Amino acid sequence: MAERRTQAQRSDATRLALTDATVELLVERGWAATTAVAVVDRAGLTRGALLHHYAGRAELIAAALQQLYDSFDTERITPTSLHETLDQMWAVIGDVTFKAVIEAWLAAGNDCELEQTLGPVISNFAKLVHPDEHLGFAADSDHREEVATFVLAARETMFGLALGRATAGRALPHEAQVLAHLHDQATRLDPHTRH
Amino acid sequence: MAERRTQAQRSDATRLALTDATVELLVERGWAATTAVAVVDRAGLTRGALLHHYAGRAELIAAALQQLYDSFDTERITPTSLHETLDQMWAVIGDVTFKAVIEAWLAAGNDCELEQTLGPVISNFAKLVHPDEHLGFAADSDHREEVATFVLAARETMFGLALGRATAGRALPHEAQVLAHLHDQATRLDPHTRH
DNA sequence: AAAGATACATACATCAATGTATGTGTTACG
DNA sequence: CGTAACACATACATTGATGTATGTATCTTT
Repeated sequence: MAERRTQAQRSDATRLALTDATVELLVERGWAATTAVAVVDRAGLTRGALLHHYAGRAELIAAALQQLYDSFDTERITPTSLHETLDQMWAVIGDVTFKAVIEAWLAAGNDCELEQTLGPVISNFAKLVHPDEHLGFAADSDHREEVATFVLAARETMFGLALGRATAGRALPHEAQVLAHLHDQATRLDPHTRH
Repeated sequence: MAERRTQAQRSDATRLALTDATVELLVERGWAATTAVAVVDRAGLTRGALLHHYAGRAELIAAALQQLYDSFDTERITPTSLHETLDQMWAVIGDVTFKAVIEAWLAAGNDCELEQTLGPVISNFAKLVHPDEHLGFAADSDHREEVATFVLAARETMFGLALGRATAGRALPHEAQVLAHLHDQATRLDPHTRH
């Protein structure tokens, strides 16, 4: 019954199972609970498999975050309005899996060695939600500076919502209200487009 | 040389040394590194002292957060303008020690047992930064709803800034810019007072 | 198809964190 | 005073996470 698979296929499947389990655990149970045994248990593998593919926990999590980043990056399109900018940002920050990034981000900030390993991936996410990446459409706006500041603040607001969601374990009731508030401001700054 | 101290004095001094060290470690090295031995090492005590006063790590951290909350709570005055509301909130959320709250908040959200112990203290902080606590002056405003939504969003923005500060280990350069943006909006909503 | 490489599992040793005594020095009180 | 209660320290056992082999199955290559 055992299908004959190529080595590359086996490796890829294993690595995917490990990184998937890692992201799931980071989201569901946080950094501390995302241990090597917990990951391989969920993935239906053993620590031998993990250590064969990754040097350790840090490298595994880095790979998991990289995979998560890739999935976000492929969905990207350049926004053509301020409302689309907000939607693009929230598509990343508001995703349930973004909690994995928050957990790793905080952990890396607390541990210099971890920062060495996770730094590159974290930087990717930082760039992904950097305001400049979402302001191409406004390059010639007559109040570009004001728009840039708004987007900067809006990102922080979304981070706050994501943090609240991470701590509560679910989306909070005022989330929609705050997002609507951001879009109201967007309308004021960019009256040409509607949400 | 040994001063003669009363039992209550000895206990209070020990408890304070433990809770202080706990908050410091949470801020400087995060949740995972805030272990029992790390705390007593910094406090110049032993695990025996810790276990004598607190049932375990969770209870210690709960006590440390409670002490932190008290220090914030005593500084409170009721705001008389929207700008003061922002300042009051930022006095809490923007404080360096607020990272300890974020760490504990996230950890409690990931662990149900921890939530049992930390829940009450966390709730205190949640109320401390709850918009309603900061809106007394606007009870009769003609656009109270709009102001309430703004304060709600502003709190989330500050959470985002605090998260960024926690992950970076220092205040970020755009922090002042975002806070100024919030005050600009406050001026628009509450033109009677100036910042 | 046999030898080698690769993918993965198992077993053992280690270390760090915590819980559980038990011991010792201090303060309180009759 | 001298004894009981309290504050704190020390020693031991346990658990869980990780690192280090080493073993076995699967694929590749010639």
